[in-house]
Amino acid sequence: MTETHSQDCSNPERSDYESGVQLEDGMELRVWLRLLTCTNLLDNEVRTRLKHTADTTLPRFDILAQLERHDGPMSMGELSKRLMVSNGNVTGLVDRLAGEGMVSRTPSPDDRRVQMVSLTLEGRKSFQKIAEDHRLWVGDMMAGLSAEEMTTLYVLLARLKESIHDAEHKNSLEAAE
Amino acid sequence: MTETHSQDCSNPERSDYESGVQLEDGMELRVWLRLLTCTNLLDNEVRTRLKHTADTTLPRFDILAQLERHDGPMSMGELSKRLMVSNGNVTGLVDRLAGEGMVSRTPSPDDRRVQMVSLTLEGRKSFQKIAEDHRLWVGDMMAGLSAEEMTTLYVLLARLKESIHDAEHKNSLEAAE
DNA sequence: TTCAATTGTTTTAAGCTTAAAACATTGCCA
DNA sequence: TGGCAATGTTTTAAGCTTAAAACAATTGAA
Repeated sequence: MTETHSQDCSNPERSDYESGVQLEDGMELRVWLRLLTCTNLLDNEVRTRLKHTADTTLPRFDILAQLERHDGPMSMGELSKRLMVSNGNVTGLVDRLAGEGMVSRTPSPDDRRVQMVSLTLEGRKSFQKIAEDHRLWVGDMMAGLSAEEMTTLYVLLARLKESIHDAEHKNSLEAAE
Repeated sequence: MTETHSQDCSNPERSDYESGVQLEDGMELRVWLRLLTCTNLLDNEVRTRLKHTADTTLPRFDILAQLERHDGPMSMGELSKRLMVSNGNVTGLVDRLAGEGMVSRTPSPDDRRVQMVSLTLEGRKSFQKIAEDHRLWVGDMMAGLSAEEMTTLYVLLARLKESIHDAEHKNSLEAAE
């Protein structure tokens, strides 16, 4: 599923799953591995830049993005639903962001079980700066494709998404028998 | 970067990064989010099935794949290079696989620093069964695309990969100034 | 009203991952 | 030969992630 590229770990030159492709591998596997390679290249690059330019991580950035988007404070559970990660995960991330002064936690006045999270002023400023950079990075990395190619890719990925959903659905029907 | 889909965590129905797309988001960001969505859908599905059908994980499967592909024992360092993960990571994974009886570790006769890892008979049998399943799963999930669509997607992803590499290269030149 | 089910959050245990430090060995060269 | 740099591996500390257990508070029905 991979192959030699001989780099040490301080060099973020990894994630090419394609180099291990075998002759007998079918087209589906090849497309899958190439998809994985592209996603990992982009993802690693974004994470690395996030770390170097803003000393933060993608999950933390995602929380800030969610809070910025939402008007006013959000509960832990709502954050967890929107980010589609577990509750416990959000607890830890918000702990760290609060430690950094990016968000603040206050108990809800309505329901003593719920914790409301909101962006601090610093958190908002920090997010806006990072979001702008993020947009530029992604733009840069896709600069090699024409508008038409981007559109075609966008459409094909929609088809793929559909196909995966269908397969999942078919699979759960089988499992139910 | 995400949006409500309201599911609890026992239900692996997550990873649609697209639902948080904003009107002002550019095409690049949209393509990136859709790419991420597709990859996560597939990746999560594979991991879930791996867990349910074989009680194992993707990183462990990758180690077995590497060993199967390579003829004869492999050193820890070689595994780490081929899988493009850190040395320490491989140490832990091999520990667990050895505990499960899938691989065995022996000190190299040539160099007392190096540990040679090889598939046990059980490891080989187990891998072959899982690899077959894996191929079927991926085939299933891509079944909705025609051969032509698959080819176009394959080509466009190659262009994207190229574009990302170019951007990385340009970036390191800038950093060097 | 009481208490049992539900809901919101945190904690815990386990695994993956990295970078950096620590160790062990090898190899080379002065 | 002695010692130092390079190489191979493991350990450690930190963070992300999940599922499941534990807690806390609310709600609704008998």
